[in-house]
Amino acid sequence: MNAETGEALDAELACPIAPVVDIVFSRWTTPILWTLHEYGRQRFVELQRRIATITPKVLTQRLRQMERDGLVVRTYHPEVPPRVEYEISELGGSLAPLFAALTEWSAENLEKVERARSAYDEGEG
Amino acid sequence: MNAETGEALDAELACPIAPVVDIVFSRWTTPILWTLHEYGRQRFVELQRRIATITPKVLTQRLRQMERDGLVVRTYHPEVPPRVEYEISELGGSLAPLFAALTEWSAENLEKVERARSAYDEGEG
DNA sequence: CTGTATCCTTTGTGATACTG
DNA sequence: CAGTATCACAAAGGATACAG
Repeated sequence: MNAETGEALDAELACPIAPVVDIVFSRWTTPILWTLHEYGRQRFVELQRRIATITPKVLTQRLRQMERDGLVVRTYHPEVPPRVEYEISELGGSLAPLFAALTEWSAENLEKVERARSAYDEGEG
Repeated sequence: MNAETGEALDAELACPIAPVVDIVFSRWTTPILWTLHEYGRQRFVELQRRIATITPKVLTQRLRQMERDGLVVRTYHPEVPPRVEYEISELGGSLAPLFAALTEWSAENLEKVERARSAYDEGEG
């Protein structure tokens, strides 16, 4: 947010859910949350394997952000070699109904979007 | 999606709602949908004024994408000067319960995120 | 294993000016 | 009014290599 320009404020005025969208639907956050939800508490390398196209750099960045936002919990085990586990926090878990609603909307309407696109593109050509 | 690398496929496997997130929660789409929902059918310049920080270029880009996805309807009135009106489609309107759920989650949990951030940043300093 | 560091490319976005 | 065209820039993301 910028106090000079008030950009974030403007975005919030135009759309009250803008802050939540920033937190929950940033790129890579939903795949990470989903994977943690599907497979439970797991290590860094497991996440990396399951989200095949993510790089360690980006995975670290997103996990840090989500940890800071209180959505995931990071547990460091000081062993050799080091072991780190990630899991969904209670706050993160409270998003489950939301994700379920998104899944349902997707099941009912994703195909309509596809058809709309085809129709639109046909009108173009 | 890239057939060679299968990147989109990977993202979908890791997270079934990835396609919906792309469609609905791209940048600027929620403010635009929200404004259309709040003020109803309106002209290009009205949208531009209500979402103060958006530029005409970006507004056009987003509106075109949402029109192609079937979320909004564009009506062109061939007058002088030209008049164009945008409104939410039936498909776009079907997102309303989702947005309501997001609003509710925000009301209940946004503050928790703020507190988690403060706690995290304190531990850093 | 769990990341960091570096470099590089791409994408998104903004500023500005202009057209029918 | 409703955009389009062009330039420019910053940030996000990917590739790769390396460290504790």
